[in-house]
This record gives sequence, structure tokens and C-alpha cells, in this order.
Amino acid sequence: MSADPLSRRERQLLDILYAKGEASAADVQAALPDPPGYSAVRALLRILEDKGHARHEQRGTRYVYLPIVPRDRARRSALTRIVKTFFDGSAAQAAATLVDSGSLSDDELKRLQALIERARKEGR
Amino acid sequence: MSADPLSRRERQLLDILYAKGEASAADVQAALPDPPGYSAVRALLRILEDKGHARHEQRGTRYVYLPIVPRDRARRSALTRIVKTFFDGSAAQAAATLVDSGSLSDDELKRLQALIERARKEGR
DNA sequence: CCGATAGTGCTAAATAATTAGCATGGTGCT
DNA sequence: AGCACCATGCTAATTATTTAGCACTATCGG
Repeated sequence: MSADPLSRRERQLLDILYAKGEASAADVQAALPDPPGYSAVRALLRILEDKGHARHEQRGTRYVYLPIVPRDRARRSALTRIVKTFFDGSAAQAAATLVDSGSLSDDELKRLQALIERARKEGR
Repeated sequence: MSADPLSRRERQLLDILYAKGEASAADVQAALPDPPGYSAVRALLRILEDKGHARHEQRGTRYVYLPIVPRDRARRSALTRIVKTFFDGSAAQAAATLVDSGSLSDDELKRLQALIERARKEGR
């Protein structure tokens, strides 16, 4: 399925949909760095629909757009891509970089430890 | 500096440079999914240079292209982007997803534990 | 030394993306 | 009902990307 290459703007818009979960055309426009006109945004959204990356629901009088590929799956494939291009395919390296980023609270670190513990047990 | 938006192909080429470390025009072409003509590739590479994302070294008779932003930095900003758009800004979540991906060996998990241990100590 | 090969720069054509504008239809308020 | 508002669909123009082609230079082997 969809191995189609998104244009720059399309990617940008889709990312906003993922970041927000769902968004109206106006929301998307507001979230864009130097935002184009309103109808430009709408046109792009329609293209995303055509390509099968988004869909819309009628919410009252307006449309609200949502990604089609579930966030969870999109997450994984985004990570996979990064791991491949920047970490020679080593997920471990990537994880280490995240831990090293210093943005994790002690609590989060603790929970991560527990998770690893579990992974190690299952893994054997 | 460079907050310029790369086009689809440009991103693609730059990613290849990051994945390979360095590459000649021919290498890049070979690594591309449905590769365009050779001179198209060269033109793109020249554009990447203009925009300040790549540079070249003369290696014998041919050019070899390299990314300008060091891989380490590119890594982090790539991760940051993913974390923001797919994980609500939570690096911990992202790390957890990596660990859960099941692609880490026991050895890698062990080392990750040690790293977290250290992070926790420093963090206080 | 000379031809063949493999690289480069540049320019211009073709294709794709991005944008704005206009026409239309529904909703709600007075 | 009639008006103002806000949304949409579509189309066409502008602008950017992507591509191929040609002219030129250096290198290598016979």
C-alpha cells in the first residue's frame, strides 16, 4: 500500500494532524509556519484525502481531518526510518540517545527500567 | 541557521548521505528508489550544497558528498521532531516504543539499563 | 599521442506542487 | 424570509521541483 512520496507541504500538514490528533482546516492553518491562504490549506487537505492519508468527519458544520494510518503505526514507521538513516539500524543506539537527552524525569527513567526488565525476561 | 524546507527529493538524497556517511553521485543514484537520471542526481546534490546541507570533497577524479550538519546533531533533531509530532513531546514514550519493538538484543538491553542507572544518579 | 571513458557545470524543458480566487450551499440570527 | 457568515468544491495561474541534454575537462590504456 501507500508508498507514495508526500510533498513538502503535504508532509507538514500530515504531521500536524498526527501532532494534534485531529484538526479543522483553520486549526491546521494556524499551526503552520508561514501559513498559506486558507483555501490553499483546504486544497492540500483534500489531496491528503485523495492519497489515502487522511479522512474527514463532518463535525457540525465544518470538517475535521484525521490521519488514516493509526498513530501507533505511524510512530513505529517514523522511528524505523530514523533508526535506519541515522543510527545504522540500531534501535538500541537510538534509545540510548533519547535517554541521554536528559529530558526524562527520574520517574520516567524508573518506569523505563521496569520495562526493560520485563523485555529481558520475555526475551529469553 | 538553515530552517529551510527541503523538497521531497532533496530530503531523500540527504538521508542517503546520512545513512552512508558519504557517497558519490553514482552511489546516491544507486541508493534511490526509482532513480532518476544521473545528471538529475548531480543537480540535486549541487542544490543541497547551495542550501548548505552538503559539501563535497574531490576524491581522486570524482566528487564525494558529505552532510554538513554532523550526524550526531542531525540525529538529535530528527528524534526531537518525531517525539514532538508522534509522542506528544515525551521522549520517554519514544524510548519505550523502541524497547518494545523487540529488536534489541539482551546485551543491548543490559547496556541500556546501565546507561539509565547512570542517568538517574547524575540527575539528582 | 589519441581515442574512449567518466567525470563535471550549466541551461532550459517538462512535471509537480502550491497557491489564490470565485461560485455555491448551508446555518443561524433578527 | 432575508441577510451575513462560514464553510466547502473546483479551476486556473503561479511558482518550485525535477529532469534531461549538451559542452567541456581530465584520466587511462593502447
